[in-house]
Amino acid sequence: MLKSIFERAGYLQVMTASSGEEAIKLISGKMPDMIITDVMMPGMDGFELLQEIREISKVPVLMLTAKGEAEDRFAGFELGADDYLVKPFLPKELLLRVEAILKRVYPEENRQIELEYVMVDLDKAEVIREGKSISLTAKEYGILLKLAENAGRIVTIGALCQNACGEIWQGYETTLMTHIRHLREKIEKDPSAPVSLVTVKGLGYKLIVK
Amino acid sequence: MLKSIFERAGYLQVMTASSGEEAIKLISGKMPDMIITDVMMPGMDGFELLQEIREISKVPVLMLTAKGEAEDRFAGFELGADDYLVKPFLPKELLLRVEAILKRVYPEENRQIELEYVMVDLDKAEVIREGKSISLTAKEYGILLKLAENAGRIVTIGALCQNACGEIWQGYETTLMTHIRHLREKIEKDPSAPVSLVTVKGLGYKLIVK
DNA sequence: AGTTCACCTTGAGATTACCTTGAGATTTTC
DNA sequence: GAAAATCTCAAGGTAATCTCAAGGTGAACT
Repeated sequence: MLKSIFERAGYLQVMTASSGEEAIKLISGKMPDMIITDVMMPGMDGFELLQEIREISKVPVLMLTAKGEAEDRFAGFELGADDYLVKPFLPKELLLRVEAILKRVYPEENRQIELEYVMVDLDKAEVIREGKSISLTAKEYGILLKLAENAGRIVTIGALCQNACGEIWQGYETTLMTHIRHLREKIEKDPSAPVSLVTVKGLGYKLIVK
Repeated sequence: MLKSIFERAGYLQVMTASSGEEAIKLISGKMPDMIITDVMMPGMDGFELLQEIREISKVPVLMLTAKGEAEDRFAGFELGADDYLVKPFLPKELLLRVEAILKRVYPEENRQIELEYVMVDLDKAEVIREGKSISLTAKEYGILLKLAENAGRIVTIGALCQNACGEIWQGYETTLMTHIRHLREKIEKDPSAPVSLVTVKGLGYKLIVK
């Protein structure tokens, strides 16, 4: 039923699972932008599912509770649910809440960052340099995004690797370095003397924005 | 009533307004971190207030609606409310929702420490001294972090060494000393007469914060 | 005053973390 | 299925950082 509500509302990629275990399997393949789950389910219940999800991701989760499970709301919020909805509900209400959450979690304003020598457009994944646009590759984009989210702050090499290649990142450091190099060639005037993407020896990297 | 709920929950700065007009006046002085408003109010109602707020700020807004105003929720979300809550509600429910919103909107604060002569920014691993920033090296950062975590308390030389070089730290004391020296050169006015990173003879060191 | 002890100060060599480049592997695109 | 783009990884190089030792200082105690 949920699938049909969302597809009619224009959401293009809706996946469904008929149990918590199935859901885990599904999202370990590809993490969706948002998850909606019932609390009462056969086998693994909604809270257990939420807990497992939170161990691997911060993806927003909306929980559906039956009437009279008021206390459950607290349990859900405390485990890190983003919202809950009491059944029965109007389709429109669900859609509005989902929209609100998506807008909150993935703000789509054109995220532009001004660096010393270039502008970075995170939505288009490109660098504007002297009027010309240079596109970023997937890995470069991922790394730059992570740095931009923590603009000014130090981001550890571990965090960047994890962001680029997943949980097991030991041994990836050397590759990360070359991505950093390529990024610098795109955003710095002199890539060997960086002023925007600065290295903090022994700690990590940081992005200096104007 | 809301004010007392929040103050008892540990929120230190709670402002109240008895009408929409008063609220506008209040926030144009100092924008709060979050706003909670009723929908039904004499004079300007909650939606009008929300609209005016959105013209000047993206501050998160939680709306309180009376039962039976189900349709109002939609209006609120569409205008950019961050959440709503149906009256009557439990104080705990309100607190959980507010906490959820605040955590979403203000993910983390900057860990800054004010010392006698300088500010220390732990996220950037740098010292701000007379407007200029001096960066810390990895070891210096590690030591200062440990001291900052125990600000005001004595930290033994053993604890600091362990933090810097691992379990087997015997014989490292002399090296620690030079790191301390370098730190003092960055954070003290006169490194030879320290007032922020003080040595406690025979016991260890301690960081005096303002 | 002299001795001791704990900590300070400085410089120079050793180390390590990071840089740079190129070339092969992999993925994407047409 | 071939070409192009992108990713990965290794080898050699460099400079900032770390380490350590030698000499110094001042307080406490005899």
